[in-house]
Parts: sequence; C-alpha cells; structure tokens
Amino acid sequence: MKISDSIENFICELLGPENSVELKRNELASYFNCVPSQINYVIQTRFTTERGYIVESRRGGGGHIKITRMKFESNKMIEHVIASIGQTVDVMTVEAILNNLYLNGVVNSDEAKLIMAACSNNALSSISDGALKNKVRADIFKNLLLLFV
Amino acid sequence: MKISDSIENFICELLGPENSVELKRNELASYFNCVPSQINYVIQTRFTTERGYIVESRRGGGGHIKITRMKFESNKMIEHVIASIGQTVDVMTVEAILNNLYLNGVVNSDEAKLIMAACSNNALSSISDGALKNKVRADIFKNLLLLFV
DNA sequence: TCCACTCAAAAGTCAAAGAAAGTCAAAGTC
DNA sequence: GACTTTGACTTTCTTTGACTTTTGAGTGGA
Repeated sequence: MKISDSIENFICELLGPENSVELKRNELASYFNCVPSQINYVIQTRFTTERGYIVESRRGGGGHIKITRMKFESNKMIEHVIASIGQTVDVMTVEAILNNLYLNGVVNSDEAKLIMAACSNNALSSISDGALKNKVRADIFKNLLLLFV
Repeated sequence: MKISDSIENFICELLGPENSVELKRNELASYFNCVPSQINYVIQTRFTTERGYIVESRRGGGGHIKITRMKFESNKMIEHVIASIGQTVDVMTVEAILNNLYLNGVVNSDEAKLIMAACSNNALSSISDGALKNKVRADIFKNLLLLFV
C-alpha cells in the first residue's frame, strides 16, 4: 500500500467539487506519518501541469501549498491557439480567441484588454496595406500569447 | 496566523475608496498585538512602489505614517509620456520608458513584459520598412499606455 | 518675547530567531 | 530499472526585539 497514493487520494477528496485546496505541508505529513518532502513528491508526480493542476505555495510563517484544478491545460490551449493562427488574422478573430481564453481562465480581463489594444486596427492604423496589417497583427498576437505559455 | 496579511488587509480597508490613510505605527501595532517594527515589515513588503503605493512618514511627537495609492500621479505621468512620444519610436526608447514607468509603479513587471513584447522587433518583423516599423511601434505603444490612464 | 536646550514620543533599522516549504540524492521496494 | 520513501540541508518569508534617529513640545534664561 503506497503512501503516495493515499496522499493523492486524500488531496483529491479535499478538492472534491471545489477546484482548489490549500494545505499545510507539515500537517499533512504528520497526518500521514511521513516526511514532509513526501508531500512534494506526491505533488510533483501527481498534481502536474500535465494533468491539469496548478500548484502555488508560500514559505515562511503561515506558509501553505495551494492546489488548483484547471478545467483544461492552459499551456496546451495556448499552443493550440498559436498553431491555429495562420500567417494573418483579423480583429474579429482575435476578439473571439481572446474571449475564449478569458472564459477558460487563461488570461484575465486586464490582460485580454492589453492584447486586444495591441492588435487593434487603431494601433495598426499606420499600415495601409490591409494584408500586411493582418500579418503584423498575427505576429503581435502570437508574440503576446507566447508570454502565457 | 499570518499577522502580516491581516495588517495588510486592515490597511487596505482603511484606504477604502479614499486613496490615502494616515496611521500611527504604535497604535496599529498594539491593536494587532505585535511589535511596531512589524508594521514596517508589512509596509516594506506590501505597500511598495511596485504595487503603486507611496509611503511617507514623520517621527517624533505626533508622528505618523501616511500611505497613498498612486493613481492620479500615474495618470499624469502616462499622459505626459504619451505626449512625449512622437510619431515614431525605437525599441531602446520603449525599453527606457517602460523601465521608468515600472520604477514609478505605473506598470508592474508582467505588464511591462507584455507591452515590450507587443513593441518588439520580433512582433513587427513582417514590416520591412524601418520607418514604418517605428511608426507602428509608436502607435501600439501609445494604444497600450492609454489603457493605464 | 524669543532663542536654545532638553526630553520624551514617535518612527526607522537591522539582525537574529522562528516557521514554513523546496531540493536533491541516497536508500529501499517491487 | 522504475518508482517510492527518507532525511539532511537550503531557501524564503515572518516575527521579534534591541538599538538608533528624528521631531515637536515644553522649559528656562537673556
């Protein structure tokens, strides 16, 4: 009977219908009678980005480990979006993609606004050639999305 | 646990819709049953320029600590920057301006990165005409800065 | 009155102690 | 051989307290 699996299950139960838990590494370790670093092992092997989890933590007094279940895997989503954008893109498409990313929690509303502004016709008004404009827009959009990978 | 966070919240609530509070270090400390220097710690780690706060203080009888949320200043600063950017701008200048805005707490490091990425040569690589490139860069930069006014 | 001096009441500084969590590699299991 | 368990050591963040600096208010003498 593997302790790691028990700990994994325990954390999954804590997560339950919620999509986020905050734990104390040391408490959890002593609850399972194991060394604290075992918790790290479990997290590193089970609650990975690959499997759709985000782990945040803080050290020091009152520190904690927070595990959040993503509805999807944001890296993959962005990579997919970037791949799906061709050489050019128009404003409507950027808007639609951003909205989708926003709804999925990949970007927040401030970030979406920034990206939208950078890709807007307004920002690109100096480029009179429509084809070039959409090409530049695609470049900018991809460059910005890359920051979120 | 985590007195520092409680103090931070408390001060934030005091700030409320106003953008400035004046506190007494010792009063606050005794209210939270902590040593006075803890207040300094909270201020140094939470109410930083990076996060858009200005802290002033005075010692001696009737001394106090005044915390101000920047907003007005930053508006002015951005307007000034936008006005000072001409029709065209190069990467170095964008970098310098962003750094300055960052140091003044107008943008945080993530925002600066986003803006930098949007204005980078990489993002504008489709534009072969150097003059046009700098013109588009200026437009994008201004459009993004406008979001912070 | 007015200046100079003193003093207590603030706030500031800094480093040590404490409280988590992270890392990494050796040892153990299957 | 791959996965798991363990533990010594590291890093980060917080709390605490002793000591320092600044400043306004009161006080006394010219």
